[in-house]
Amino acid sequence: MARVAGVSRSTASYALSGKRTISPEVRLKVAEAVASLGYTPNAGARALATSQTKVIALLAQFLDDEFAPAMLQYILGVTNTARQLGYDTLLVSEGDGAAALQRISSSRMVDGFVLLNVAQDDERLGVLQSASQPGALVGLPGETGDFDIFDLDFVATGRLMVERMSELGHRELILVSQPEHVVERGGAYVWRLANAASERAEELGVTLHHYFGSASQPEIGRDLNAFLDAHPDATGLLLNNEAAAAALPNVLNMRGISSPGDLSVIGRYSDDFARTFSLPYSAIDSAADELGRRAVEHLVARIEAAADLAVEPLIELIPPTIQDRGSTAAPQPR
Amino acid sequence: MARVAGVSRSTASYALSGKRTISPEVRLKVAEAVASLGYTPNAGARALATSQTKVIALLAQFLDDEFAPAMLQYILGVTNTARQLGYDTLLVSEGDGAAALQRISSSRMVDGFVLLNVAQDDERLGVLQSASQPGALVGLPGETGDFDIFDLDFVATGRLMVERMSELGHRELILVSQPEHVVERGGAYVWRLANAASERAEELGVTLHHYFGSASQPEIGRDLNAFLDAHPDATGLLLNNEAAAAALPNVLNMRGISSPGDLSVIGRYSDDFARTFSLPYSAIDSAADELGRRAVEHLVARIEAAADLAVEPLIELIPPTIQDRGSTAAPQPR
DNA sequence: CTGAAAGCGCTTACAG
DNA sequence: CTGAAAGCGCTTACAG
Repeated sequence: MARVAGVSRSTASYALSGKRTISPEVRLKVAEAVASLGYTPNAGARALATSQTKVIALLAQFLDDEFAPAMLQYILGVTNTARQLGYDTLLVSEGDGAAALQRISSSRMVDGFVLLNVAQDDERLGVLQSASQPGALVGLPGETGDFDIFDLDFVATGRLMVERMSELGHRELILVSQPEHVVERGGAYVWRLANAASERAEELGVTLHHYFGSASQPEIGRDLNAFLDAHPDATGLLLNNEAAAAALPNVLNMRGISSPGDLSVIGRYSDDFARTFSLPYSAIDSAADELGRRAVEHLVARIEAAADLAVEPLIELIPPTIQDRGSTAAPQPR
Repeated sequence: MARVAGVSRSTASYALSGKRTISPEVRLKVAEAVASLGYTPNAGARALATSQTKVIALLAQFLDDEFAPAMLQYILGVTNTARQLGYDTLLVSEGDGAAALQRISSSRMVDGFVLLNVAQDDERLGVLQSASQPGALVGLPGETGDFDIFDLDFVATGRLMVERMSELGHRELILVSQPEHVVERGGAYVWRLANAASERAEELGVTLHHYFGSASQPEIGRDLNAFLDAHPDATGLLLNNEAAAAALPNVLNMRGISSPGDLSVIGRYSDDFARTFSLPYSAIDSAADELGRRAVEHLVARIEAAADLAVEPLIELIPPTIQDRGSTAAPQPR
């Protein structure tokens, strides 16, 4: 390219980067050469020379009972934001996330990592700690270390669900969580929400029955019926379980009851999920795309920060907000 | 690393690649040094020296009315297969796919491309044609050129749906396709299926009513009711529209009819989709993960093929198979 | 069986 | 304002 433009390789490089002043004529000649050749710098060579790849890795974990569309929201939040900031995204879906992180880090394929679905005791964190590239976590682990962490505030979410029901006059609630094995494999958010809800209920003098529900149909439909049968006086239903939310319309239909007349409902799932299933329930948005976006923004800031001004570790728990779809009301007098 | 092992850089490199015979002692020393340092070759340097990145790009298109879970199936099929073959995957979700393809190709970030959701007249194909890396298409375009193409055989799918119904004795069918604007933006598979179904119906003396349905709830529910109202004598329903399949259980419920007793149903959607929505209808699997897998396998074969033995362009249309879920039967005498 | 050297295509101090 | 040169970390003919 430099030859075509009739200048030296260094001048051409500077003309492209703008890192030193270039005479108008040279600038024009370089621009013409670039245009005529369709020239783009070789990414590998640039990476080698600058130690910057302009790529980030997205470490996704595809768990069998995870709800796929939610995953896609995260992925899109990450790739789109990364691209806006000048980065491409390497999508890593290997089962062994720790090994993949090690491999990609030490081969210096990327400038940073976004870890999705971080568990209570996530084996990837040890590897990330000793990696030479920074990382941002989506999901709050037990040990926060010096990591940048982004998650929905599940404690505030549990409290908010109960408070909203209590304000409306409900005194007996049912909370349906994800299956217990989600907790076992490190999904601590399930407990964080459930514990916060229980505590807040106690403070407010509200009875709260907590259950783990199945993660798929038709089991979760049977579960919901069983829970409702067990507590005929409960007037409010809280759902921290996407399959339960998807199954509920049919269950209510079958039982011949309606929301919010007979039962007030608050869920916790993404707006996108609600749209896909046409769910008519008020819900706290899980904010997947926003979490993905914030994680990338902060990761890139850290990547590009001058080494001398250290960026403080950041834990950002997004406050819950209820998207009102009209599924809550005061309990009906019986 | 070579210094730690006490050998030359070239010997170390050969010891790792195995491209020439190495004495056992040296091999051991190198292995030890690699292990102790956690050494992995620098990807950028290797790419520069070999002109191979061991990365493929996945060009996804996220269309607003596309069903997200299907997308994820493709993505997983691609990333998992690529990894098995020794490649990482760059996920590209930019709106302007042609520009992204141009940028990534000319910067030589990847060894090849997988294009998802290829449309009838896809603007990315011109760029791919003149790219220096090979590509594999998922989705059959109008001009096949010299590309490697993978898709479900939608012509055979349309014929099979009609044949199955005809064999059972149905004489009047309704086909609900994706919305018309899907066709307009290049989703030719909609027409390929519909035309093949119509032709086959004519051959077999079966009446087929073809409609475009909405892509989301609750509109598609209203659409289905309207179609069923318009043709009270139709005994079979063919669905090439995922939203319609998801909405159908409720629609049938409301109308007080059941499948296959009152209405035989055959859909076209992925097994994963069926599981997510607990759909009880027999359907032709759209085989997203298999298409992703086949595309990557062939792409890698082409990447790694010696330049002298040219690989023939391949168009692979996967034959449809009906996953029987018991939603078809002989029509009831009225 | 092993080593010294060239080269991949960039960027960036170093000179002028 | 511009050019000649070194160097990023590998791989691979070329010698021995």
